[in-house]
This record gives sequence, C-alpha cells and structure tokens, in this order.
Amino acid sequence: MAIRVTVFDDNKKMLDSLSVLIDGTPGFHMAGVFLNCNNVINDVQQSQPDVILMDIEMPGVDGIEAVKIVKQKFPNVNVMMQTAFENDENVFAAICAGASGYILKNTLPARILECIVEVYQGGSPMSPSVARKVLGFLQQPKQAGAHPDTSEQPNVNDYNLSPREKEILTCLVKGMSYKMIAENCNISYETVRSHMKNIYDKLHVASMTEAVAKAINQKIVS
Amino acid sequence: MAIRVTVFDDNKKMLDSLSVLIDGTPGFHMAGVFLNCNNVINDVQQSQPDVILMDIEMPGVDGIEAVKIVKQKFPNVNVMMQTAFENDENVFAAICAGASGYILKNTLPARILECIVEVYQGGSPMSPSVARKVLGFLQQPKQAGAHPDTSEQPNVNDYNLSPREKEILTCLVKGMSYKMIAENCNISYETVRSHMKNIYDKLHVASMTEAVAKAINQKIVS
DNA sequence: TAACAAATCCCCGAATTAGGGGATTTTTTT
DNA sequence: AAAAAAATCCCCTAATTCGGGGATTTGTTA
Repeated sequence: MAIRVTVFDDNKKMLDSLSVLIDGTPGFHMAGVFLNCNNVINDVQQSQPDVILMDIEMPGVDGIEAVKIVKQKFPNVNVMMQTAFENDENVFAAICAGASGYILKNTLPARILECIVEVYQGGSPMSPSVARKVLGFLQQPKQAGAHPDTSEQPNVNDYNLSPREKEILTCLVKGMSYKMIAENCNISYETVRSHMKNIYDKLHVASMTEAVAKAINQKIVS
Repeated sequence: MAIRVTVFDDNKKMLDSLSVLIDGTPGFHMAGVFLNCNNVINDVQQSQPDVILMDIEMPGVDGIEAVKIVKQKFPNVNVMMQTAFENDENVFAAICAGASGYILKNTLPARILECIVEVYQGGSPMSPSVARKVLGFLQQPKQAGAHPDTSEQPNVNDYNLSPREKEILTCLVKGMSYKMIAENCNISYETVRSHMKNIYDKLHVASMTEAVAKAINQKIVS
C-alpha cells in the first residue's frame, strides 16, 4: 500500500517537481496538490493523505495556521513542514501547532522521500539545523560568560558560607529534603539542621524557599 | 583535519567496534575511549575531542551527569548520546543537560558516522523515535493560543499553569509561606494548598524547594 | 447541554521544617 | 597556646507542609 501524500505549496514549480518525485516512486502516491490552504479541511478530507507536506509561506491561511486546523480535525494525519526559511519563530510555532517534521527546501529529493517514510512510521525528520534549534528550545539558557570571579577576592554575594554550607545549600536547591541531604552528605539529620540554621542566619532568611530563591538569584551556588 | 571523537561506554565490545569504525574511516580519529565517566573532565582534557559519544547507563557518574559536567567545562564540545533505551526521562534529561544529539544503539555504523559529522557541523541528529519524543515535549503544553507569541523567545517551560497558579508560584518564589500567600491573594489557606497541589502536579515536583528552583531556573515566573 | 478547566473551600493524618536550647571534636587563625 | 570558625551531633516544641480524600461555583468548550 503506497503512502498517500498531499502537498500544500504556493510555488507551482515545487508542486510539479514533488508530483514527479512522489508519483514516480513506487510506494508513494500523490493524493492531492493545493496552491493554498484556504480550504484545507476539504482538501484533506478529499485527498485522504497519510502524510501532508506543508509549506509555511502561503497567501491566505498560512502553513502554521493550516497545521493547527489539520491536527485538530485529523489528529492522525502527520504533517511535515517544508520551507525555505528556518527562523526560530516559525520552527517553534510549527511544532507547537502539531507538525511532525520540519525540513528545508534545499533537501535532496531522495532525502525527502526518506523523510516522508520516516514521518509515516512515526518519526520526526528534521534538517540538521532545525533539529539543533529544537533542542535549543528545550535546553535552559545557560550561563554564557562563565568565569566572572576567578580572582582571589571573595564574592560579595557569598555571605561567608563555609564550603560545607554551600554544599548543603546546593543540595537544597536541587530539591532535597533534610533527610536526603543527610544521606547524600553522610552526616546525621541533626547536623543538616545545624548547618541549615547557620545558613539561614548568614543569608538572613527563615525558610527553605527563601534560601533556594536567594541561592539561585544571587548565584551563591552554581 | 580528522574529526576527533571520544567515547564513553561501559560496554567494552561497543567500545571496540566503535574504535574500529572510527579509526578505520578516513576523516575520523578516535581520540579516546573510556569505560566510565568518573574522570570525565580529565579524560576530555586529555583527548581533546571535537565530538563525544556518550552512553547513558554507566556505573558511577552516569551519562546525563557527565554531559552536564562536560558542557559546563567545555561548552564547545558537542556531545551525542548513544543508548540502548529511549525512555522519556532520559531523552529529556540528556537534552536539558546539553546533549546535541541522541541516537539509539541499533543505529547502523554508516549512520553513526553521518551523525558524528552532523553534530560536528552543528546539527542535532536524533533517531526517528527520539525526534518524535522531542517534538512531543514541545507540543505537550497544549496548543499555544491563537496568537503565536513571536515577540520574544518562546517560553517552552510553561507547564500549562493557570494565571492564578503562576501568581501563587510567584509568591512562593518570593519566600512566602502558604499563610502569607493566602493573605496576599485574599484567599483561604486551603485554597492555596489546592493550587499548590496542582502546581506540583504540573511541574512534576513534590516540595516547595523543587518548585521554587524550577520556577526560577526555567523562568516560569519572572 | 454536557464536559471540562479554573478557582474556591474543607478535613485528616503523617511527614517535614523552624526555632530554641545545648554539646563535642577538629581545623584554622591569631 | 588561645581564640575562632567549622563540622559534627542531640532534645523539645511549635509551626508548616504534604498527600490523600473530598465539595462547590463559575465560566468556557465541545
């Protein structure tokens, strides 16, 4: 059974080459080609695709909007974005809208077919640079310039915490309870409490949450 | 200039076959192989890799921890995870830790080399099923509203908190106790508790400290 | 209309944390 | 050597948080 592909793209040339590619390859069938998404629901209903190739830049309803509509009406149809540009907003918006893949228009024909299969099989093909962007969304904004104080001067925001106290504060920031910290640091529960009291004194706080907030915001712990 | 690859994997056989593959292919050089990550900083320092292949399941320091350490010390080295399993937690944790790729151990040798090149060139190769999971993380917080927030960097880590929940989380981060939050928000103590329970569910945490740390680190509250 | 999310409130018991006292043993500094 | 700081441990009481249960009202969505 051939994989049914429907394409939305306002570029007629692109549409033609994709038709040749898809209908000319065994195992693939071009179920429908459309120059815009103004009737996307109808178009999908009619063509009954397994996979949709969707351009982003289109007059009228754009590709992002179209994905939303499609995924709402036909959640089982997988949509792969195919676009010339890859700015952050588009990538992110497309994924949030429910796209299952995101490839660039310079992708080689053979690779496009591979991607269609991949999407059909439940994968999420992405062009390398897009994949990197996607991971970027998930990765926390890391500290860039990472050596502010290698000097011998004590950090003013250090609050004179002892090494052990910093260690315990670090555990706290990771979400550990006193009991867990005790185990982690191989000391008794009561010792943890003692340290905590001292930490509170030095930080001028009176609860775990305040201590954690201060520790993170003032970068007392890494 | 060959791409320098360092591998961390506690499976000796895997290490051997990767050595043969990498050192036997022009354009690649195996810079170092290590059975664990207990001295990861030293190992990386010594071997000076362009790309690191990192197993997750390892005795002692595991692959996720190791990525964090590596990215902190050597932010320019790209790390690709290679593991037998692909449970959600690992994938997510690895990416958050700073991994630049995530492939499964059943990946074909030729493809592994491709992935190394891709990582080296700034891409993020992922096995199809992993890529789908990654997109899933981004799609999870229910379809983003009608207006695609294109102004700033998209906040991925919104966790679908309601306005009131965000308000309460903000209070928490300021160090308030339940009682203080209740007064501040003009609601009863029990209502604060209810909101807190829901916040914990959505954030996947189980204590105030964890919630505060997550809220600050992931910029859920400003 | 029915189903759902959001926001509000309540109770119980168990676990955890806070604040107030201590004390002893190492290190480090003066 | 004496003083100070750091790290370890203990007890008691009060306050707070956590994890289960609920429930009601008000909107919005399907």
